[in-house]
Amino acid sequence: MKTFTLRSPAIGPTPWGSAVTITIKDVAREAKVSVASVSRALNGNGGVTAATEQRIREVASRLRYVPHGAARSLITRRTHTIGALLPDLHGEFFSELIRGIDLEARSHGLHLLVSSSHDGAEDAAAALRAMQGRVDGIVILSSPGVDADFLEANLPEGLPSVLLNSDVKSGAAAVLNIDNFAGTYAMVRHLVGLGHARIAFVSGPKDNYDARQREAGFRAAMAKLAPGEPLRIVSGNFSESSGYLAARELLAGKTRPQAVFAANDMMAVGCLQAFKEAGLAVPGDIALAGFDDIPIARYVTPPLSTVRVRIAELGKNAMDLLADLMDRPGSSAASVHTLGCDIVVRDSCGAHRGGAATTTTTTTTTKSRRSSSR
Amino acid sequence: MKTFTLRSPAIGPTPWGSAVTITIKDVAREAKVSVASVSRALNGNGGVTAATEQRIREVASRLRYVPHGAARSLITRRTHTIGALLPDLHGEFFSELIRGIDLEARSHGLHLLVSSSHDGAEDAAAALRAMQGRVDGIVILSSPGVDADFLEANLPEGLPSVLLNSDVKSGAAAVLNIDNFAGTYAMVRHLVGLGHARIAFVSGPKDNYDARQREAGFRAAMAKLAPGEPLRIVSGNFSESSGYLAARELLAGKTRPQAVFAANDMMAVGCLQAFKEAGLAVPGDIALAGFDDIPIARYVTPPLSTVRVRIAELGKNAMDLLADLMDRPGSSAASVHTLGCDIVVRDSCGAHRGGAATTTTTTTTTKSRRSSSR
DNA sequence: GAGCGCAACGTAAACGTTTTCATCGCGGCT
DNA sequence: AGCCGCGATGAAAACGTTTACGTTGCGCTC
Repeated sequence: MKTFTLRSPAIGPTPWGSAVTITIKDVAREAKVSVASVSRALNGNGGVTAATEQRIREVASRLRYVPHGAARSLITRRTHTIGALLPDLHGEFFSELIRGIDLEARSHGLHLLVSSSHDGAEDAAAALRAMQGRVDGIVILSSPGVDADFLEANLPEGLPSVLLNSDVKSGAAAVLNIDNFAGTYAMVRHLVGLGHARIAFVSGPKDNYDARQREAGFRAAMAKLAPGEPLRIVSGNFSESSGYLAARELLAGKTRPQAVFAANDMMAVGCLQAFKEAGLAVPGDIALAGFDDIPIARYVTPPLSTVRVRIAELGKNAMDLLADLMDRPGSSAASVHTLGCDIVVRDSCGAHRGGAATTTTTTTTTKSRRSSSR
Repeated sequence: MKTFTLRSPAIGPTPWGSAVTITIKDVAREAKVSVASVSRALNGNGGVTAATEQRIREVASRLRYVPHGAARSLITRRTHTIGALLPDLHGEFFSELIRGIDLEARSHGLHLLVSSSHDGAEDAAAALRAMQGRVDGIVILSSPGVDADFLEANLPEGLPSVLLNSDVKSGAAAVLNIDNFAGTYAMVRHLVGLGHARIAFVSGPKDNYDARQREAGFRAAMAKLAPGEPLRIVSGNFSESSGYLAARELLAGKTRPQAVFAANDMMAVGCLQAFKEAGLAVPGDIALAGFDDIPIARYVTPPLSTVRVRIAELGKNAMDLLADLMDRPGSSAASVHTLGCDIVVRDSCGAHRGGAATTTTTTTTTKSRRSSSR
């Protein structure tokens, strides 16, 4: 048995069935105006007396009228929804990013359609197709499969889009990146400043944009700040175990590095484990640093020095960028933005200064090459 | 000036402008059939020859036709979208839940509209209103503000809904809970089995359903498994610092507990810190256990024994439940389901058995009280 | 061979909005 | 006094689908 609730949008008590959906017509009839006036009043488009607007609003809220989104979208060509396309990633990054996007989207009056956990380009393409027409704009976190060609082929033409962590320079989308380069550079500077010039680097997967940028930053920093030192780079894949293996490989070398800089925190944690097993004290015998500032970083012993990326802020900025694009239809989206990161000094790098210190090393920069058409 | 685009989906190679939207009419014209046939063919509703269907499909994909979702929703009354309403929570729980829901939703051919980071009932109500008509069903993770009254007032009538972690027994929604009770019970059993009968409990916030259930489980377990012991319960609020404070309070008491069981992992981490400062060895001097199995749990020293809840699976089950409800329109949704959890034995509880052992203690149970109408 | 049933297909209504255009009334100007 | 302009309002078209219903043609049965 359905539970009945009387709802009576007509004059007098009109007890009709339960799941009535009240339309703009009901409001119009009740307020003794035309549907056009109701639309105008509720959308605040003017062209209606303050008195009637008041009356209409009153009736609308009394009837609990809520406009039918689909009908509105049909004519308006706007869904008031943005999409987020994310690869298959777990944990903090995912949640913080969504959080940042969602919060900002809501403040723009937009909804968030999430499609996550995509595996390959095939999967992502399908998701993109499925979003076709359901969103006014889209934020794409790039992953191995999705590159310039992919976007060329799958991005619906004219759909405002923001690319996160990508090196594609497509004119079709704005790009927002973490300043991996500067972050790595700053950390190397810090380590060198501490007296550790013989720094080894554990790199991430080659098909990952962040990983490539971080390695580039490391190379540049070493060339500049520790010119004499031979480069010692061993490759990992961002996983804890690959970090562990990398550390073992480093320890097996003839000269032990003074510091190890892992391209992400999980690998640093793996290194830590390997050092512990080898009986090395961190940072006494060997210093260690990571990248990302995942929550775990502060709980390992010793707490891990790392480079923090403010993920929620990344999401927020992406959303702002997207909103910007959506307001400016027809204009080319091409622009590249960068979000700086902070280095977080804890114990693992050997700079004991009481508590942890945070230094903002890079700031948000924008290299806009916006070319307006029309 | 609006950008003009010529619309000419005529025969032959048609190099048209960029942002044309092709409708079902274009496909119909090109395939020399009526729009009705196109609709039938593409939706596989039959009533159309295999040959023409083939032709229509061919044309449709050649023109890259993708049906206008809003238009379809308008007439169909279906959005093929479900909503997820989540409070303001960070981290792993959030991402894993979304992940579980999204994955399963996609396999049902559904999209996922996320609205997260709600602060109070007011906020959540607004979000719920905003979702009105944009979703075919909704998953709600309950939080302090949202209780039976809230749902009564704000849940759109007849909208299939699944409530997560809630004790409301509204007939309007199915409920899916983590088996906190059994999880806590099992952990107490484990601790007692290890010889720690004098167990103290650090409880969570009183307005949190999980926290209440966990405390209830603890009380029940102690009553049954360590009948003589006086109950020692100090209250926390799920935060690390509250755990730290609770541990200090416990250590200040006259008799030191043999084990401390915190209602969540973050508080356990706080306890660990307090113990460390007090010079107590874990688990030598005092055993420790948590709840949730957050990633950090395995990285603190000693690694934390805890109760694992399979969050992604929770999301998946919620989605399945919802899909079920959506298939059965008009039927009462009332049913209560429970997802079991595993206890994860690491070092902090003093059961050194080499690696970590995982024991599934409770299984998924369903207490359905479904009453079908019509 | 006429009637009948059925499958294939087309026509048009309907969904709930927004928006253009027309209508109306009214005050101010010439 | 007539006209013009303008603000408030209503009528109706349009958006792109799905679907109920009508029409056609064809094969079958009597």
